[in-house]
Amino acid sequence: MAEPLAPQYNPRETEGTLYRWWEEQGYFRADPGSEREPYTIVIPPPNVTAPLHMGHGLNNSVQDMLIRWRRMQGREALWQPGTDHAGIATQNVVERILAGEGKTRYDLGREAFMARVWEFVGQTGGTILDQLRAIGCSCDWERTRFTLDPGLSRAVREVFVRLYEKGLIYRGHRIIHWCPRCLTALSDEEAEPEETHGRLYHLRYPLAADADAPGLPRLPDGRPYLVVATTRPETMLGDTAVAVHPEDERYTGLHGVRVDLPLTGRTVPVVPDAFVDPEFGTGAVKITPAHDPNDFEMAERNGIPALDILTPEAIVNDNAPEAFRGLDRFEARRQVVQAFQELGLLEKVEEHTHAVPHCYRCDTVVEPRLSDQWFVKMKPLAEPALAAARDGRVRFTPERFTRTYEHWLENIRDWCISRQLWWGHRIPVWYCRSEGCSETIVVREDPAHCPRCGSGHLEQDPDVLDTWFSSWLWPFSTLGWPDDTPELRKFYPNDTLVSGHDILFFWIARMIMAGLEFMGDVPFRDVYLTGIVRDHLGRKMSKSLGNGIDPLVVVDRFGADALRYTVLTNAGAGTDQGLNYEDLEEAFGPGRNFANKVWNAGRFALMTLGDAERVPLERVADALELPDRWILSRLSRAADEVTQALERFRLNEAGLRAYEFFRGELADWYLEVAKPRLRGELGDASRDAARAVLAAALDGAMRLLHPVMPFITEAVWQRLPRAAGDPESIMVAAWPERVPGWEDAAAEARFAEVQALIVVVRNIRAEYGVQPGRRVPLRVASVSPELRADLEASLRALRDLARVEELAFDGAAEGVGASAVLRSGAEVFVPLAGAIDVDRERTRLRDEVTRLEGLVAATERKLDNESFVSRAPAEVVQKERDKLAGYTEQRDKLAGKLAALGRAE
RNA sequence: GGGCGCUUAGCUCAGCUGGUCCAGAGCACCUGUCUUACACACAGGGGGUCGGGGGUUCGAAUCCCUCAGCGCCCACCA
Repeated sequence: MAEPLAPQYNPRETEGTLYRWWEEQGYFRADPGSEREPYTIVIPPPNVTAPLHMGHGLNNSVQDMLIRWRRMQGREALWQPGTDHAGIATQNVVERILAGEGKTRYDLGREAFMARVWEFVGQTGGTILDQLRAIGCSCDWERTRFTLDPGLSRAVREVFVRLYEKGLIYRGHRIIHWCPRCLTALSDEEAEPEETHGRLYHLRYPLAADADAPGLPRLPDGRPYLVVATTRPETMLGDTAVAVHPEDERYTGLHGVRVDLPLTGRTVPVVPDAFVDPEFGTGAVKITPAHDPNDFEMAERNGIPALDILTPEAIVNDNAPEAFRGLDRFEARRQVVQAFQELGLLEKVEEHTHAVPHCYRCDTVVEPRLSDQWFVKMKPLAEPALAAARDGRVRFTPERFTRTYEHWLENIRDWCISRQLWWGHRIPVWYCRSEGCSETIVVREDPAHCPRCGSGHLEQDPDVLDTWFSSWLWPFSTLGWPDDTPELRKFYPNDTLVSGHDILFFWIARMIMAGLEFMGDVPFRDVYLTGIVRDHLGRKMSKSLGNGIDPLVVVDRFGADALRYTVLTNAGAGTDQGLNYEDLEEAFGPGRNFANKVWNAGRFALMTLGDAERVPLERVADALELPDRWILSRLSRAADEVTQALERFRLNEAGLRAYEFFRGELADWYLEVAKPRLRGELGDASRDAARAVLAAALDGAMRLLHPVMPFITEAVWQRLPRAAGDPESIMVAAWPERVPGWEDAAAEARFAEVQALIVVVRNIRAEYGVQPGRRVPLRVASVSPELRADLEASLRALRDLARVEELAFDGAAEGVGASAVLRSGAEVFVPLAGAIDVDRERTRLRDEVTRLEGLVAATERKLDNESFVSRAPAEVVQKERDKLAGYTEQRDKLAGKLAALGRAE
């Protein structure tokens, strides 16, 4: 068994085979028939065409940390994997490939295009899942789902029909966000506002010839005019009215009056509408119902027609004057402004920054467009979702996102779900095209005949559904809904959802609504929101900036454990983290180094424990020494604290606490102190006790670290000697728990004094520049009998770790040397005669005395403060008195030493 | 225009419910050391008026107000 191990850990040799072995053993599989309490996470399904990026690296590391922890706790842990067809995104990718071949999707036609996308998805669709394996994700891969799977498609259809039957899905004619490049409608959430520096154009609209208004300014030809302001002057070609506030005294006489719409030869009426803000601009607003949502509403209210002047590609169409037809919207803007200028109708142009919506997939400026689309009525769905957050059935971490969530739900607007795309779930709606029948058919099974007129002349709605319309069902559609499956019964509701906060509205809020509506319960109890992974300059990582980090490169160079350690210990919930893409060593070196440290601790254990069967702690109970009791006590506390941190979703704390136990306590202290005993230099009984404790402590440390660094911990754990009947893998070993019987506050305090003494001696040695190899004598005074016994028992450790030569308890601080006082009051003196520079020491002592005098003065001042003494709790005041006494004593002692140093010469 | 968050060592960040984890960690830096698990290491060290100002309190990095800078979310002001 004990093959020789290299002094350096090579993750590449370990990770792949270990992962395959885990999978073969079926450790990731979740059994719905199990009696164990379930724990479920569904993966935020990555886009099929997306390559793994650092955001996935963080997000999925978090999920794996949680799922592994719960699995070790004995829960029936299901991590449900899968991918999303990602409608627009995927279609765009394939269209781009086609463009490279000089073709468009229309050249292929719908069917051939779809075949092409499926082919593409078939090639790339599973890649990201393989990449997740590389970072160690323990998903139940046999349950992998895709949003376009037949089962999930059935769920989509069922939901559509149910909502339609309930009156919550309807077809509406209104302004939606339209991407002129993707040629589809978008939901409000998919139009991302971006601060843009633009201009506010003030245009003059002369009154029609037969109208007059004394209060208005006039053109040189004498005609009075109104001024309207707009950021999109080209839309004036589609104006059908000008609106003013009904009570705006400047315009009360103008209600119903017509104005000439320049460039068009049309006249449009002035209408009163309370929406208009009289304070803004001139108080007169141009109304373009077909190209602005507010204008549309005002037009509806006032019975004003809409005139659409743009094609789907946002090119000026034939409804506009001939001069502008065929122009792109931005070119049209330029020319309209120029025309106004030439006519003397351009009042002024102001710089203006405002939020312009952009397509979240291709960044094209979105155009508001009037069209027929399918919508989901959201208010009825939002109410229960709001209640679920308010009464704590769903909890957000960090908590502050609860408010963001609530705010969105309180102001929710209907969801535009139809997309003019080909890639996605076809809308399950048919229209009867037979003469005189206009039936709309919404059914679960494809209809052959119109139920009203019996005609077979049916036409399915050409559009597909928003990709999020399948994602919002993910927590139950993946478990077999709408069928009643064992999986659903066992694993719904899920427990934890881990996601970036950027899709709180797109996905998380909608899942909660869908879960409550269709399952009658929330989809998950906890929502853990990660931060965003940025670069060291605080910029979001993106392909276009070239500042991304490829997680696979990191895995290759540093190992998956290093990647996970870095992202998991680096950021708390909701906290962004910055990683330097130019210096991967800086970012991931520490993680790799730590993995190597773990590896070497394992090597050490292997060398000292050998092939011997594990000695159970019970058998050495009577032979335990102070360091043994100390490390076991610390292990119990670490287990408790790590568990608590995990339960509170303080994942970085959990990881760091496990790290601290392993490195700061086990490796730095226990291992070093136990070495002579492990070598058998202090007898067999002592050796056996140390062996048993080392095995137990290392075992515990590996388990506590496993959720963060599954590979290296498993590799080491498997090599530890084990008792008959122990499991093969740390994966199925129990999560460490508190062992109250191990906890021993007295032992902790006592060992802490030994540690303190060692540190003090090391300090003195370093400070005085004592030769590393040179041993020094040590005198200790004012010790309790217990401490004296502990120190005597720790002689070996003092020798090895602090290079102490002999230990005396006389405490006589004579001659050249350095002294210190431990917390317990023990006085330490290290004679340094002959080993140091006396002048330097004298200077140092003088500085120290000065420093202490300062402290004494400060403390005295504090104690002179009447209000402090009378108002602060007695123990606090007492503590200050003790401190003062300590400082004074110490100062006097050092002053004495300074004098002694003088005499010694 | 609302709402939220951040500002702690040169860098990246921890510091939960105000008083022994209160000034911390990692990296970087400095000084030693190849001490037979690990130089991807060990030991030691320097460095911060906890963004500025004010307040509450016996006591604040920690609570309140305010100012400044940065960032995010939401919003129909053309």
